[in-house]
Amino acid sequence: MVKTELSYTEENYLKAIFSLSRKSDTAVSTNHLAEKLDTKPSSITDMVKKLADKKLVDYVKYKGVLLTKKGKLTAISIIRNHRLWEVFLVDKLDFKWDEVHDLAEQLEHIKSTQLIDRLDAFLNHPTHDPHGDPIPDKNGNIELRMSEPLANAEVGTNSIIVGVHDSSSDFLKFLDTFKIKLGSEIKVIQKEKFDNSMLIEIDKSQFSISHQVTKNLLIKN
Amino acid sequence: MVKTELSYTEENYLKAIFSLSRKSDTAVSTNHLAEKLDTKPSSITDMVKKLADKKLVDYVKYKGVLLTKKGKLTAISIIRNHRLWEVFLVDKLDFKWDEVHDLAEQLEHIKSTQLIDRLDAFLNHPTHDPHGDPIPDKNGNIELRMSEPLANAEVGTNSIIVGVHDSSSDFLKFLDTFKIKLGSEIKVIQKEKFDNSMLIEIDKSQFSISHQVTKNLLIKN
DNA sequence: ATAAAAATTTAGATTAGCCTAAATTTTTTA
DNA sequence: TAAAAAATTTAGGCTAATCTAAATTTTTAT
Ligand SMILES: [Mn+2]
Ligand SMILES: [Mn+2]
Ligand SMILES: [Mn+2]
Ligand SMILES: [Mn+2]
Repeated sequence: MVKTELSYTEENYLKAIFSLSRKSDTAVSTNHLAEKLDTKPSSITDMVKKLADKKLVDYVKYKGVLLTKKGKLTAISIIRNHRLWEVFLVDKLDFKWDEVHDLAEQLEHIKSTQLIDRLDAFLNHPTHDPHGDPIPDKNGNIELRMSEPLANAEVGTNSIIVGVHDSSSDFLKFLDTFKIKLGSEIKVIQKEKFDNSMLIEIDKSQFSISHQVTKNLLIKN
Repeated sequence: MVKTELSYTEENYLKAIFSLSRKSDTAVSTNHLAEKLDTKPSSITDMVKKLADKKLVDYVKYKGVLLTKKGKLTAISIIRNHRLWEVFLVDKLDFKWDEVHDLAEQLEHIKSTQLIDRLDAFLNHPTHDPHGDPIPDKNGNIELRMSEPLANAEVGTNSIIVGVHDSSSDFLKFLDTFKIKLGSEIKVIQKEKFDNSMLIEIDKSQFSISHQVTKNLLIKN
């Protein structure tokens, strides 16, 4: 049995590969990863070789990288940690939803499955994090989200806000000022052809939001 | 303003220096630190020079090392983190008191004063950790413990168990099996000359404990 | 007060993770 | 389909934190 503990850096690489391969469903390119991880492509090449040695990724020179089953499970487990800690920070320590991501980036790397299981129980087995992202279960199963961007909704539709695509602090604070939050019922009153902005109604008040916003708000129903 | 963020390693060195200088109140020796941190003396020399450059310790070649005011405050703040996390793990996540130290070793390095302040509030500003050690306040003040080893107590004395000197898992589990816990009232019935063992009474039951144990149990009153 | 022993520091390597610059491969474009 | 452009890898270095072995200083014991 080889020592199996990963460094924070290795874990962050796995998460990045997971997230990028999710979107495109093809091998992840070196440049793409370099941008995501804010490093240089040559650094990516080095690390990806190391991860391949550890059987966490399949790597073909010049062709990109994909997670193995083992690598995928590891990535998902870190995402589980991340999202559970975010729930803890918001539900128990009263942080705002725009304040927790960076802290969770640190906390996700704490090594102890017992800790995470107990945290999960303490939080009453939450299914979604404060931004509406699904929390994987301890076996690595993730709900595949049935949500879609508000931008796709037709005029007249009534739906529930279930998540955000962009969880930058700026966007989240913007939503706060307009009292737009997860669980709110939202109705599309009108769509503007020329700029794709929408007139919407939430809690009986109507206002207009830009395409930028409607693309990043996820709804269900 | 220089970048001030310390590595986990640097933080652990500061904690170790703090802990060793506490006991002896003199400059801490290289060998002593090497033993405490489970590294080689030459590694200590290297790191101590770096900490001196950062004004965290005063270091005189061949003479040992002492924390500066800045280094001391940093060490105390990490100890505060450590002990608050231990309280969280025991009080909220139902860990046993012998299970939390290693996890707290990881959690103590999470960087965010806001997180610690909120954790402190969430836990209702605890004054002591699960092993009876005082939790420093956010300004770096630590209660100086008025406790003493049970070994010093006279026959006939009634006192309260307030802490442990040794918080190894083995010792803590031993105490559990004898239902010896913080807050228990303990009476010294008899002291044996030849091996310094004690006959004591807790919760109306009497039993004998070795000198090894009485040295590591801290009492007050 | 020396010599021997112990403690400490210095010198020179190693590993992880990163970088720049140069070389190589793949993709695009004309 | 052959340049040209873009992407990727390789080569060679750097820093943090560690190590071993050798040199130096301090302490202890004769
Ligand atoms: Mn997040
Ligand atoms: Mn991370
Ligand atoms: Mn502890
Ligand atoms: Mn630590």
